[in-house]
Amino acid sequence: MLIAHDPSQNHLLAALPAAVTAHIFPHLEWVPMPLGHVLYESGVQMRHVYFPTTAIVSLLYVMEDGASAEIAIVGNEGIVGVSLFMGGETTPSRAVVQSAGYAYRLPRQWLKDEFSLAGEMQVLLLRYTQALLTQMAQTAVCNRHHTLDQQFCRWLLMSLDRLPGNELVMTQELIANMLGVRREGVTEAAGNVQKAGLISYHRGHIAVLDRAGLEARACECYTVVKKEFDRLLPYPVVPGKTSDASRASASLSAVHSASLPFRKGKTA
Amino acid sequence: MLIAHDPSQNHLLAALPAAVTAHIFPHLEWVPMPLGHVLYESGVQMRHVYFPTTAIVSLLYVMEDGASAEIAIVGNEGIVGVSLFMGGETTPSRAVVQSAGYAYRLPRQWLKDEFSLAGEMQVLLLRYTQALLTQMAQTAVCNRHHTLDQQFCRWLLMSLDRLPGNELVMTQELIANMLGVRREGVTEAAGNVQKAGLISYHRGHIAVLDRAGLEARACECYTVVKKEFDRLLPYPVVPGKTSDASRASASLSAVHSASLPFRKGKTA
DNA sequence: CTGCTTATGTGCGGTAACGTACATAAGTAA
DNA sequence: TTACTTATGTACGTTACCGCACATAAGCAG
Repeated sequence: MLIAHDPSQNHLLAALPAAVTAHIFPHLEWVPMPLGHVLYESGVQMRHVYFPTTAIVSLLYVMEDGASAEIAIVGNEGIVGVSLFMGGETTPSRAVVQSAGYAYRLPRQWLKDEFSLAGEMQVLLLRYTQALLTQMAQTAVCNRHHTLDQQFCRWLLMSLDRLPGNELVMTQELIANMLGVRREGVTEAAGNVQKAGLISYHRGHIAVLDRAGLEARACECYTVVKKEFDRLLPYPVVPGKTSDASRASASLSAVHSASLPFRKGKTA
Repeated sequence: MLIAHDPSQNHLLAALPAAVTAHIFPHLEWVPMPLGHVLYESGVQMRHVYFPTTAIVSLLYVMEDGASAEIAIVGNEGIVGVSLFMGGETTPSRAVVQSAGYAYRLPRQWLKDEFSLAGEMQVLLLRYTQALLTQMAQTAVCNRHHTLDQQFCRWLLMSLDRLPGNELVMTQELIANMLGVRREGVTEAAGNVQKAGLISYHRGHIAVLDRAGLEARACECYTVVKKEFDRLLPYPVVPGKTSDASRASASLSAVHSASLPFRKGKTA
């Protein structure tokens, strides 16, 4: 039954050595993640951490006036609930299922115990957390400087990377909530991208037709985060998946060395 | 000589138990941090981590076209160089001294060794990193939704919290670089805030006249991050410092429980 | 004081996204 | 088919910020 579920569909779980999986896997529970399901609420402690396999989870912050913005995306490359092992127990954000699917969940205490052994699990989780830091930082930058069109493309690519196929079930309304913009803005962006022949859009179903085109249209933020994830969490390339930039994961070191201390090149 | 430098001016160092300080303090080096000094560059590994005492450091991302945006601020409450113990060794951002002062620095390996003992040091550093996560997340949200006026106030307050007095040496040009906006935009925001009588501004010197007024004018982001820092890293209140919200650090749990899953209250 | 550099103030046209108000179309249930 | 809900498209005035081009003013060096 190769089509069945398997913890190693999650990259973090897959990267664990046998010694650790022996402790952990027996306590994993395979759970469905329906669209819109809230895994944790701002300031509320979770009972489990989640390792998504086919689901995608959005971490988002909801403001006092109800406006929201996505902070990060977590899919099969990661874990939902880093605050449990980081020591804070809670965070001021919310985790919502953005794309329905499945995840493995592990009771809080099992995770914390395994983490405190300071072994492979700790190393992996910390490296993932650093990747998450990068993603959040880049989201901040992107929100500051890039157009909705660019952000829309970035968001599509990030979601696509966490899904099996090249299709994505998502209404414009939901995308708008994630990006923290008007629904009409997403309509326009999606229209532009469709006109350019990069996607085909029909009532909540987006099919990506030209992945390279999307990457060209997205801002640098996508690539920066992607490379950093690949660098921090090298994962055996999945055969059937167009994993593009995954191979060039080695040295990113020189990427941004040329630029000046501050904002405008002209300043100097 | 109470005016001399002392590692415990940094809150993280101050919070370490005697057993740890015995290992660490002998290897701390007190260093000046001149304005504009770059502590690390995107993708380049640091030789030391820095514990600021009187200096303030900005973590910022510089884009391909030279535009920049601040991702987080680190002052005497924290440490510069979390990627060293998180396992990635580098990050795609840059650390620049935003306000001149001093810091203690510790060679990379000493930090890593102490971290790997999985003791108090590890706990503290991880909690600080979670606070940093929150700050980055909130920066992303703020960049998305709030006006320049609000962000300017938030930024002032965050800097002020990391400085001894109520004055701050900083040109509008530099603030603009941090916030990732035009210098003229900062001029306008600063003008507004000054007209409102909250600050007094003269050629690179900002004196805060009405702190409460600034907080009222800033967006919620400031308070959210501040409370989360206080929650994660409780610090004995420094006597001579107006530490406002510091006391109410206990339960933030209920802050954002009322709101709806997504962006607009009206949606439901 | 003079001249120079640096910091700040101001004005103006351009634009991306906003808020609002509808119009249409694609599914869904009767 | 019809009625209804949900998703998407379109239009229009408004706003915040941008890019640019200057005008002042404050401090510093001679």
